[in-house]
This record gives sequence, structure tokens and C-alpha cells, in this order.
Amino acid sequence: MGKQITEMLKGTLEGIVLALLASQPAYGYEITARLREKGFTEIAEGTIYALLVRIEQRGLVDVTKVPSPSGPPRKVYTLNERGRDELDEFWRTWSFLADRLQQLQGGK
Amino acid sequence: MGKQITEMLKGTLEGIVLALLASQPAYGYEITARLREKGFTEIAEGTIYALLVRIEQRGLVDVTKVPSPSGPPRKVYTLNERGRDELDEFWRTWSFLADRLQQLQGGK
DNA sequence: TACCAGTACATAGTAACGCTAGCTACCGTT
DNA sequence: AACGGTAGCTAGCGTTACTATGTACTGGTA
Repeated sequence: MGKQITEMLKGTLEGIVLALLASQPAYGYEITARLREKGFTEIAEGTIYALLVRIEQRGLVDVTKVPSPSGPPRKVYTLNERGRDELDEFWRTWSFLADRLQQLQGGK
Repeated sequence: MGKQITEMLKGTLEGIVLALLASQPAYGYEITARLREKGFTEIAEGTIYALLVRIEQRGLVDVTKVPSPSGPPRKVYTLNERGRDELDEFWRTWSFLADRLQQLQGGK
């Protein structure tokens, strides 16, 4: 895939990560791995860490530091109330866009 | 809607405009109006003109100047071969993303 | 011991894009 | 003359993903 996916991810990647965290808390390295499993093979690690910094600063997640058996300590992110609100809003916005694009794609 | 849609439109707005042009040629002012009809009420005119400049420079459209009965001359944009290729690629990328988001939204 | 791969986090600089806020200009009506 | 609708254009800004690189902890192996 090319640059199109890079631009499309702007605005959606945050929602994707919030959705992952909604199913269960996770740390950065783990999130990157999960995304790769789900088909997002080209997302750079650095992108995820930067995004996590942002959502932490906006107060969408709670953070705890947990020792790792196989490396440096992990920063585990848990979605909080505000994060869930933001995720709801994300799904509404996404649906708005997806509905309209489906119309465009199907009907002439 | 808030800032989420602004970020989400990055990458998709171009595809949306290409899709509009695929159904029939149009000029900037007209495209803005059509978008508003389709529910994209908050897209600024300036955004569309800048986008049209970009896709013209990338050679995705052919341009002809047509006199208007009610104002300055119109720049009519017609999707060409490369534009159609780009649009196909856009739909593939969009489907990739939409499929994965649907999985995320539905299944836990 | 030295090296390396895997794990885990972080950041400075860059490119791309939509938005804000303006501007010019043509036309018909008031 | 003034105004609203039509039509196009642009400089500067904020946000975001990517590139590239660095640090550091652990365990295995040459």
C-alpha cells in the first residue's frame, strides 16, 4: 500500500487504538504487535508511541507501569471514562463517513 | 461534528472528489455544492480549490475553461485515465480500512 | 567475554493535508 | 452605487503519520 493509507489513517488510527484498549488494557509494544496481526503491517512503532503520548496528555487513558519479565518496564494504558466517550464519538464520526462513502461507491 | 472529521477527511476527501468527478465532470464551486447536498456541510470552499490544484498537478484530471452565464468562467475538471486508476486504488485502500474497522467495531 | 536478537519506550525532523481567513472578479437586482 | 450570488485563489496554521535514530533491559550463543 502507498501514501493513501498513510493519509487515511490520520484520524482513524487513534480510534483504532482506543478500540483496542476498550477490549482490554495494553502497552505500546503490544499494541503495535496486535495491529500487525490485524493486518496493519506497515504502521511504525514510533507512530504508536507518539499517539499514546497524545491520548495520555488528553486524559483519555490511565497509565500504570508494570515490570516486564523480558525487557524494560511496560507502560500499560487503560481506557477511562473520557476515553470511552471519545471512542463513542469516534464511531459516530466514522459511521457518518462510511455511510456517505458507501453511497458514493454503490450508487453512481 | 468536531475535529475528528477534519482528521478523518485527510486522505478520504480526495477520493470523494475523484468519485464525484467519475460520475460526471464538474467545477469547483459545483463540487462544493454537491458535497453539501451529500451531507458534508462543513467542508470549506478553500479546501476544495486547494485539492483541485493538487490533483491537477498530479495529472489525475483534465481541465477546460468554460464561460459562465452568471459569474466568472468555470474551470471544469474531468477525470482522466490516471485519475480513474487513482480512484480504483482509493477504493481498494478504503475497503481495506473499512473491513478492519468493521471487525474492530463488531467483534469485541 | 562479546555480540546479537528480542523486548520496550522515546523523540526530533519532515511531509501531507484540511482549515481559517482572507482576497479578486463577474453578473444581475435593488 | 451597493449588495448577494457565483466562481476562483492563496498564505499561514495545526494536526498527524512517517523516518530515523537512540536508550535500555533480558537471555542466548559464539
